[in-house]
Amino acid sequence: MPLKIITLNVNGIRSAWRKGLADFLAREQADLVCLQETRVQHPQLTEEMRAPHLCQSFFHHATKPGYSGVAIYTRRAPDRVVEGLGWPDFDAEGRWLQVDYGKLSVVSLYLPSGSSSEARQQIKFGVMERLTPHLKQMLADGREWIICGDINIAHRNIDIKNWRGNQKNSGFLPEERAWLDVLFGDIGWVDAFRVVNQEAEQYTWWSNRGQAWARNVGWRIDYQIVSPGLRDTVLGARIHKDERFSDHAPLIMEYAIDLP
Amino acid sequence: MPLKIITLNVNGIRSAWRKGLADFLAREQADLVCLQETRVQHPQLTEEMRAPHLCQSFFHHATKPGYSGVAIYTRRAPDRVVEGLGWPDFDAEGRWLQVDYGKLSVVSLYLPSGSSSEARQQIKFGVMERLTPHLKQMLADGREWIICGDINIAHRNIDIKNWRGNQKNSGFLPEERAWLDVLFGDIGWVDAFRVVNQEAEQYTWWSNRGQAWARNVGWRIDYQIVSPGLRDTVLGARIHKDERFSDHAPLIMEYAIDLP
DNA sequence: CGTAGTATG
DNA sequence: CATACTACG
Repeated sequence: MPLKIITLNVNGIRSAWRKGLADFLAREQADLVCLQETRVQHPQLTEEMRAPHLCQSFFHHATKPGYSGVAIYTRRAPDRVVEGLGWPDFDAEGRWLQVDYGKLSVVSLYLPSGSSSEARQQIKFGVMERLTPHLKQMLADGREWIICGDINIAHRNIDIKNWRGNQKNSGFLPEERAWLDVLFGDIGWVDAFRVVNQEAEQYTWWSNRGQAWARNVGWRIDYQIVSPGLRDTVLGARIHKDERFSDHAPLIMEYAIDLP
Repeated sequence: MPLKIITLNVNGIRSAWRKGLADFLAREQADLVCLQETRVQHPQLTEEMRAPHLCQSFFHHATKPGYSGVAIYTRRAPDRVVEGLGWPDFDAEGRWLQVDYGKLSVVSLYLPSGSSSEARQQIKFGVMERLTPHLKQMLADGREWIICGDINIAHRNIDIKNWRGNQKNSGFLPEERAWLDVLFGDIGWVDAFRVVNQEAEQYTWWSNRGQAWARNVGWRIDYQIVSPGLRDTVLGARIHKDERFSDHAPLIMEYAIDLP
């Protein structure tokens, strides 16, 4: 049985729920579902959001109501759950949630967006900078990792519709792309989607403005990033565009991994 | 040709426009249309809102964006337009707009609601108190008046569905009803609607909560209040419930009056 | 409940 | 442009 993992930025779990996310999850029967931008706090969750078709859910919300937040649905109870990275500013925005199964860890990560202001772009750069040594260390710890999430960076020209026109826009800045170059290069993390799919126009996000979705003017900014030891376990990847639950599309991947 | 005047609390003119108010106004061809709670400021008005089927429009908006505000559409250009009563606090909320035609004045008035807090109820009482001598003076000035507006008070038991249960609620408080008793009694103003209609269940407002509209659980809180000299000019009154432009219904009245 | 403003993406 | 919070009614 392959291990099936879905990642999706829901842009408000309550909104996504209204658009049929529950049915989609029930249909897909994934082992793990990593959500970003849940924009909800515990008391606002319905019973079904707390425990849909899956056995268990974990939510890590931001201090600010209606802002950011990540979650993980699991069919198998994990050995351990980690909320945040121990960085007060980052953790107050609810951007990291980790579940451990034996020596495998699965993370739901929501990297800050830099598009709303220069100040937020600097915060994004700051998180990237702090993540680099952390991501190096993670690979040295002898664990296997699957980091799911909205990274808010398209890596290469192939990962965005208008690469030329977006080189000065947050999410496709040279510094941001270089950071992914290092992550997927020297440091050794693996962009799992690209292990099995090298096609163009494999987008996971479309702006709400204009006709971006209709015209498929998109960006691939949602990833499943795995430790090198898992490279050969990647069985398949699929972006679910039949329904729209948010401005992002679910990225569904399967791995030849048995949970311990 | 009778003089046709419509008054309506639009609860956001932009919202009412989306619901077809423009078509309704074009169909009715009223001489004057008095709107309350326009919740808009000048730059946000579309060209059509500034000059629909009628020749001219006048808007008096609140200082606070998206809050309160009154307007008048006219087919005939008035001799004079008066914004506010010269009371800084009241005028900053955009609640009084007056157009003069010879010795006739038509007013669009939006009395404060007291339902949101005790503080707002006190402000409502304060406006009522200051209006009393002013309304007396107006009748002594030798002009004729038609005051159109959302008074936010149901006068008698006949003017509200659940009079028993609402005696402690803002809009049907004994002090508020007594104020209208005095206005329509000793002072001598005329509730023009009641000149031609004595029926029950003639409501102009229904709460958005629950099934108030469906169950006709309403209040008559929108009035055309005329000076005694116009009592005998009232030809007819009609509440337009075929369409819904807001939580209020348009009150359409006709008078045997020729504009000078 | 519903309209609007504001912050954020 | 879309989600959510808040103010106000």
